[in-house]
Amino acid sequence: MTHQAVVRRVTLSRDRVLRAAVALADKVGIDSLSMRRLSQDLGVVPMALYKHVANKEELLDGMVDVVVGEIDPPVRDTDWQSAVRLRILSARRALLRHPWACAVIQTRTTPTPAVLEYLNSTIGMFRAGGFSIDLTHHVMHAMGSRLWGFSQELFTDSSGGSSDNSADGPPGPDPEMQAVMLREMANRYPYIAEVTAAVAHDEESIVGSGCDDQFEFEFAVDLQLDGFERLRQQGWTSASRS
Amino acid sequence: MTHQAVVRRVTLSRDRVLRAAVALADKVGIDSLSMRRLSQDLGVVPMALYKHVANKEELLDGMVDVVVGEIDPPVRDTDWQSAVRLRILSARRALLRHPWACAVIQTRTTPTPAVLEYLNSTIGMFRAGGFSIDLTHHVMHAMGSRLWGFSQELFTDSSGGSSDNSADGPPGPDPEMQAVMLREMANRYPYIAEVTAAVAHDEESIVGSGCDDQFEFEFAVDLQLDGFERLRQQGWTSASRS
DNA sequence: GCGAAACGTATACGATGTACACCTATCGTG
DNA sequence: CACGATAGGTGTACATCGTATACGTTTCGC
Repeated sequence: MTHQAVVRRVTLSRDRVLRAAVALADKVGIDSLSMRRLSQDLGVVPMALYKHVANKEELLDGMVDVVVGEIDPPVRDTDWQSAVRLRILSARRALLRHPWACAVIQTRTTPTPAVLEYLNSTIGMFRAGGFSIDLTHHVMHAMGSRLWGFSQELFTDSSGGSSDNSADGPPGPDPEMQAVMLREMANRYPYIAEVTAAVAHDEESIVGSGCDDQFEFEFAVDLQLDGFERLRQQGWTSASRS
Repeated sequence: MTHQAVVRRVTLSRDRVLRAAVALADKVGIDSLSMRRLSQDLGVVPMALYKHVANKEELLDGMVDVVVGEIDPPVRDTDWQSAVRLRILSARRALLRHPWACAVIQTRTTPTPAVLEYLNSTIGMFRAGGFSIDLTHHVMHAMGSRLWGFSQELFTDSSGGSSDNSADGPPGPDPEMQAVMLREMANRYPYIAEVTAAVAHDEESIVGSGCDDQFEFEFAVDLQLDGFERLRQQGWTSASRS
């Protein structure tokens, strides 16, 4: 039945399309991921993709599913706090492997089954840890994007903005000028300057990224988990609104 | 000097463009905001806009600035906790007025001066409240998107996904079928079902939005603020990493 | 009153998502 | 074994988008 096997091109499949899309986004960034470019990567005409995904939205949904699929399943036989912690850190690792995924997840409107599965099992970890349904509900909300392995970093970029955008194009930004702007910025935003100065020991970036992202993330997660544990021990209930 | 005043069309300005863009996005949604559509709203040819904003990115930056400008300045003469709380709730109100703003903020790469101003004064509130620079730094990270008045809601939409997307188009989704799917979903995602059941007392939505968003938001903010206060009182330092 | 800037216009290009019609290989069934 | 259905790939075409470039036209300081 494979008498044409040598000549026959490998056929597409939803799975192959999705994996290729993830790989391509990893390589060239999410903004450069177009249906056309993807089809080209697969050696196929653009419209061929539409036999496997309804449209680009569904493609993105599928890509998220691939990433979510990389998150480790819950570990068993531990306290809820370590279990949740491990899970979230695993989610974070998955998202660090696919830097575009945060942005894409944030644009999704309808959760896919894989996402529901992830949420469901995460909720289950709180429930198994003795959280009431009520508290679990609010706790899930409170975790927010941390559940996805990121915390909506405020900046990823360095190079703070000058007040007016006088044209400094491709030519390297005059270093002396830059020093002046930095000083001016320190005047205008003294508190920011204070923090960044404290952070920039052996770093050169102006703002952000001069700190250990992983540490920041774990700091936030642990602080929240501690808060949750305190509420649980107190038998907190949403009826007791302050 | 205004002898032609009656005939002369109102001239554009960066400010008018920005405000029109905000209004348009409020009305038709951010996805339908194109340079062409905006120019049409302003009774002008598309390219006219480019005399006031360099490109669409800068337009979006400007729109964020407008929204940020609506956030109340810090209140004085209170404890840091209420002050920060009020500020963040004010930010939240601004973002609820412009539902597109969360999404846009998350896509910005470079902070504008207005944004820096906002961050700076918020940092200042922690500093004035007795937080060390070090702790302030981590606390800002931990607040994450909450600083912006939102917590990355997991769903805004109802209508959970079925496993396979059999074609149900515009015609109303068969109510009996829907009930079956709901039951099936409760099987597959028991924990989600549990939480949503507890929440859906007098609501009909399948998942999410059956709860008081404002309450959830304040719950998360207050929990974090309490955690911060505890760290502050303990004289926490990032040197003491667990 | 004149030259220069600031502002609006006209036209055009390349890229994108995707509707629609068409071809073709594969396979279950008579 | 033939054949028609069906799944999968192709080709063409269109609307829409952001924006480069070149051109008019108002406005204002000197």
